[in-house]
Amino acid sequence: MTQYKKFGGVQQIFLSLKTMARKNTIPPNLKQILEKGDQLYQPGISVDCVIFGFHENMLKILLLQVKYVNKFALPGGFILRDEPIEQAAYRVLKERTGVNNIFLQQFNVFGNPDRSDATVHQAGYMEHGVKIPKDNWLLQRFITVGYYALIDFTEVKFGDVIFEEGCEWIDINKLGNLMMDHEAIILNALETLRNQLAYLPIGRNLLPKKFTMPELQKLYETILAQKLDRRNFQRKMLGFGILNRLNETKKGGAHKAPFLYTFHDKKYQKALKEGLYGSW
Amino acid sequence: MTQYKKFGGVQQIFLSLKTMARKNTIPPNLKQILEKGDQLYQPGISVDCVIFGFHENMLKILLLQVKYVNKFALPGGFILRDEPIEQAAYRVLKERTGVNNIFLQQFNVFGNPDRSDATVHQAGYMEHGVKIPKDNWLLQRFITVGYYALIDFTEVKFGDVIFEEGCEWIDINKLGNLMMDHEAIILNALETLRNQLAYLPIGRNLLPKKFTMPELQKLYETILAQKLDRRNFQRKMLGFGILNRLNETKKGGAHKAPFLYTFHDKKYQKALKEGLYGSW
DNA sequence: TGTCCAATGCGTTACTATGACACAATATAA
DNA sequence: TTATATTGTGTCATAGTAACGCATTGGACA
Repeated sequence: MTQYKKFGGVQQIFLSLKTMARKNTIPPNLKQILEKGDQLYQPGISVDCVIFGFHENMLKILLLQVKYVNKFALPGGFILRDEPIEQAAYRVLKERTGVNNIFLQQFNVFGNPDRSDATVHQAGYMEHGVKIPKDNWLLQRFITVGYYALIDFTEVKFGDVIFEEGCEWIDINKLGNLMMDHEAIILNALETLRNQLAYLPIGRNLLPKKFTMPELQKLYETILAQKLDRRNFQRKMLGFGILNRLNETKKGGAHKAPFLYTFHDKKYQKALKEGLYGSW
Repeated sequence: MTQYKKFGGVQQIFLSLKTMARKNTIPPNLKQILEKGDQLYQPGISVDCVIFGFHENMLKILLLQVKYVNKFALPGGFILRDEPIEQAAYRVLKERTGVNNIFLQQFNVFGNPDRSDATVHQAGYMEHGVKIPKDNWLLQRFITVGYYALIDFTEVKFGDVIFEEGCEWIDINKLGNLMMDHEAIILNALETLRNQLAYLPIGRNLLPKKFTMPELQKLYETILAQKLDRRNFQRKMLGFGILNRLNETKKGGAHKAPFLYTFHDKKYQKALKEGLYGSW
């Protein structure tokens, strides 16, 4: 896999802003983006990632807190001139979560002319007393490619440098004030996730290696916002033939210890490609 | 709906080329695109439309013949600076088919750096003895948003001005040599269509207002590349409750006259939104 | 240590959807 | 008029699904 020079993206600007706010200087990074960004990046296009995680029976999304406008934003970034779009999305994911090999799926493009909000960038730069020139590339219309990612909550290390600023897991049911059209993007991602859940073995990417059947069921119930019958759920899941039951149980809960399961890697990969039904 | 100035797109270039080839002049249109295109259009982004039609039991795609490279291309175009992406796709469809209100669905973005092929444009302009400057916007990397459209074959009038050049219905099984990554785009569209077929009432858009059950079945069989049981198919389709059986039969066939059906508009719209199954 | 309890593992039943096939009806061609 | 291929309607066995019963078990509590 090609390694691309890390230069950042729109969120890196936010991060930098917060870092630099302490020092009260204009970060060279920011200046560079302003002046040379249009040479480095594919103009007018960005990627935004809706990163799903599952923790304490809640479906959560990784969001950035943009303090100077008091809003949340999706982690995203620009696309380098010679970089595949998906690669850019992976780069953003790596930057934000420290995790490689994330399940990533493009789901939609958002490109209405009124989605671009110049005031966001302008406000950010104004914090440093810099006014972005009117014809600067940052202020033009931007079209963004939406990716959703599924990630094992437990693998994300909050101690990472990347996380020192602004990144937060936000409950899908408690989304606050979001920048631009990011709420619509999230809802679209959620809808896509719900649809894919029916025929893709999604649990694998959102749960730890070992997990129990009740945990898997809670995940499904949370995504679908719907109660499912315990016994029918188990029968269906086992019927797919992609789970291994281990000779271990998860003790510590207040009641009968449930078995631990893992995904059967080979069959899981096959199911990913072919789907779980495939009738017709 | 806002009306956007018709200025054309990448395919309009091809059309123009053929028109002008006879006259042996550089069309002002071409010159304008070369010189002012980057002001009129969103740079580096285009739309491409995979337009499906159904005729004589064959699933066909509307393609443009690009003679000077002896290849076929998807109808596509650029996106005006203040134009929604979907609007641009509708504009292309209207230009090519003369039909409004087409079923249109975004399905993927294609953006690998190596998909852009500068030689295509270069060759086109060279036919007129014009060499595109190296830094011209036409030669940069392009990312394209793929839309697929479903259209009633019988509504497309081949007499239209738009059709006077290069547009052809090509059987999905007899695709010839295609430009750039257009074959991959088509295959991706076809795959999407197959998936959506299972839960969207797609027949409506590919068939005339009145149609017979065998016709609907042939459509499904063609898209799925698979034989279906006649009786089970009918039961399932009627079970969806989105069809009206008329008190007419279609005579003229050599055998028993089949009933004619129409889609039940209200229920069809509902099914479009909610899908045909919706379990889970 | 023993009892209680809530969650889990496994199973049953009724119902619906699906695949495979039989037979009668009919519009045209001969 | 007859032959024929196609259509309309129905049946049956099976698989999948929804709803629910019951025994088991790990930890809490007395």
